[in-house]
This record gives sequence, structure tokens and C-alpha cells, in this order.
Amino acid sequence: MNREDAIKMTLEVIKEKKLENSSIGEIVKKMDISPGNLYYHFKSKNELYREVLEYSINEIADSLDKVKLDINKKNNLFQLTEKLIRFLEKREDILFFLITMKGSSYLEKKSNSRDLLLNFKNMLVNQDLNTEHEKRIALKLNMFLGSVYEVLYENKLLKKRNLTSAEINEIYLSFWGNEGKEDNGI
Amino acid sequence: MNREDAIKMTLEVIKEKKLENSSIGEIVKKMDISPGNLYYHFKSKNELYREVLEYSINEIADSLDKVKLDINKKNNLFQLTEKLIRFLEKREDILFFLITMKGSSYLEKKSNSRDLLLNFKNMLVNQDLNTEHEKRIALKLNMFLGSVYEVLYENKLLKKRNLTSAEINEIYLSFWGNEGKEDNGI
DNA sequence: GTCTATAGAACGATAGAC
DNA sequence: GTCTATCGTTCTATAGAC
Repeated sequence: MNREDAIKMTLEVIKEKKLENSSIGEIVKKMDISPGNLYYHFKSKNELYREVLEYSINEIADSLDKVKLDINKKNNLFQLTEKLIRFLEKREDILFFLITMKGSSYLEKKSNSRDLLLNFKNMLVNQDLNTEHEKRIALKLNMFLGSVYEVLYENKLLKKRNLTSAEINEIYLSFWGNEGKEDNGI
Repeated sequence: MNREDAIKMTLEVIKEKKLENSSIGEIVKKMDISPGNLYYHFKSKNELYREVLEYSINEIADSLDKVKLDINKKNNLFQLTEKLIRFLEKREDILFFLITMKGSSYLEKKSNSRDLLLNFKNMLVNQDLNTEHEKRIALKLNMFLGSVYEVLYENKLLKKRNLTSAEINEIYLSFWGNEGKEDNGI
């Protein structure tokens, strides 16, 4: 048994069976190991789920890190938008997990998308922003992430289709289209 | 026992205990009735949850119906945005339920926000739209709803604060700000 | 209609052999 | 490390008395 395998299989089970039907029994059946073995590596179901969240956020962060260093900021924001969407389309398991875990008690302390938002913020904003502007960025980021989740939930998970380039552009423009014009810190 | 009471109490329990800890036992304890009694009125937990969804969507629709008939369309869209946000801030139970139920197997057939989106669409668009434009509206509506859920999740449910008028205006402008200018069917 | 009592299954987690 | 076996609990749902 290997921790990363367990995490990946857990994501698979949650996507297939939905959260409320994802038991230790289902997970070990999928992994073809014994319950005792899983509990040797993870002390509880909560710990397993917490590591699944950590893995998911790291995977997204790794994927976005590749476009982090672009110099043209406007281009940067478009690339980040596109990269995030294409990543979540490819990793439906992570997309479904992040959506379905919102509001669950399993991850309580981690407060879910908070860390992901923080990641984004660090990539998008400069260090020396006034708080008023920071608040506006935080609001925009929340709106942006919510839109991405909802649009991909409807299109990728329900209708099984990827977004067109035009649709990604529409999403980009709604949130970051006006920001590029004035170089106001984003 | 009365069906609407059961539905309201169920919303309360889910908000307090989270979805995975909301059992028939917790619901009847809260209602101070017996399990047998609840099952006399609802044939299963799934049926109860389905009725909770129906109730929630109807409550939102009723709330929005009041601004439906405004003649100035641009003003209409702002009022709808504001009304929806203020309603969900007031009814945290419904807000939490809609967020937490996304991707669960309880409501499978109803596909969750689909009905709410349909409601919106009927209120926003004219009858005779070409499909290309209709698709764009559908995308915008998904983005809009996703943003509202995510922003209210972060602010109302986690930070326990209502949005400012400026924030609501920001949300309105991101989605409908440009639409009003050209009278293109919305 | 509403209750009590409980069936029957599934759950998270552990003990102990290997 | 990995297994089998099972503990103790909780769950949905039902039977049957009132």
C-alpha cells in the first residue's frame, strides 16, 4: 500500500459513489486491500480525507505554477484562467471532490477553498496593496472560483463536454477583462 | 406533524450538523416526534430531501417573483441580483442546502440547480432567441449563480457578514453590466 | 396519526494472527 | 505491513400497539 494510491483511489470512489456512499469499505474494495491495512496508514477517515484535500490543492497549484512567471500580466491572467479550467476538466475527480466537500464536516478546520484562494492571491497580487483593493480582489477571486466550479459542474460533470475557447474567454473577460487596462496592481 | 414543518426542520438540521451527520434520528429528535411518525408522512429519506429541494427553489422563486414585472430591464437585472443575494443571506438554511447538495446522490434525478436556472432563464430572456445567444445566457447564468453561492459561502456562512451594496453592485456589473447597454434580448 | 421497539444492514475502527 | 474477524455503534426503515 502507498499513500498516494490511497488518495487517488479515494478521489475515484467519491466521484463514482458520491460523498455519502463513500465508505472505508468501498475504498478498500476498490484498492483491493484490507480495512486493517488502510487503518495502519491513516488513523481515521477524516485524516484520509484531509490528505485528499491537500493533494488536490497541491495538484492544482503545481499545474498553475507553470504559467506563474509570465511577464505580461494581462496575458498571465488569461493563461491562469485557461490552465485552471483545462486542469479541472482533465481531473474530474479533483473537481468533483472540491465541489462536494464544500460545507462538509470532514475537513472542518481547513475551511476548504480558503487555501486555494490564498494560493491564487499570492500569484495574482503584489505585496504592497491597500486593504480596500485587497478586499476587492478577494471578492473577485471568490466570484471567479465559484463561476469556474459551477460552469464546469454543469458542463463537464453533467453534460460531459469541455468548454470552448470562446467560453473560456467569456469567463476571463467577466472577471479580469477590465483589470488589465488600468495597471492597478493585479 | 405537518409536511412544511418537517421540511423546515430538515433544513435546520442539515445546516447545523452538515449533510453527512443529518440522519432521520437527528431530524425526529429536533422535531420531537417519532421515526415512525416521520415515515408515515414521507416514504423515505430521499423523498424528504427531494421535497426540501422543491421547497427551497419555490421559496427563491417566490421571492424573485416580486421584482419580475419591472419594465426597465437593466434595473430589473440589478434588482434580481440584489433580491437573490439578500434572500439567501436571510435564509442561510436554504443557501447551505443548495451548496451542500450539489453532487450528492440524494436528489439524483432532479440535477439540482437545473430547475433554479430554468426559473431564472424564463424570467430573464425573451421567447424568441437564437440558440447561440441562448447558450451565452446559459453560460452567464451559471457563472452568476456560482459566484453568488461561493461569495455568500465565504462571507455569510464562514465570516458571518452580509455583503455591502458596493459588493452587490460589483457582482451585478461583472455579469450584467455590459448587457444592458445593447438591448440584445436580456 | 403517533408511538415504542426493533429488525437488518452498514458503518468506522480495532485486536490479534501471521 | 497486511490480513481476517469482529466489536460497538448508528443508520434507514418497518411492525404492531394504541
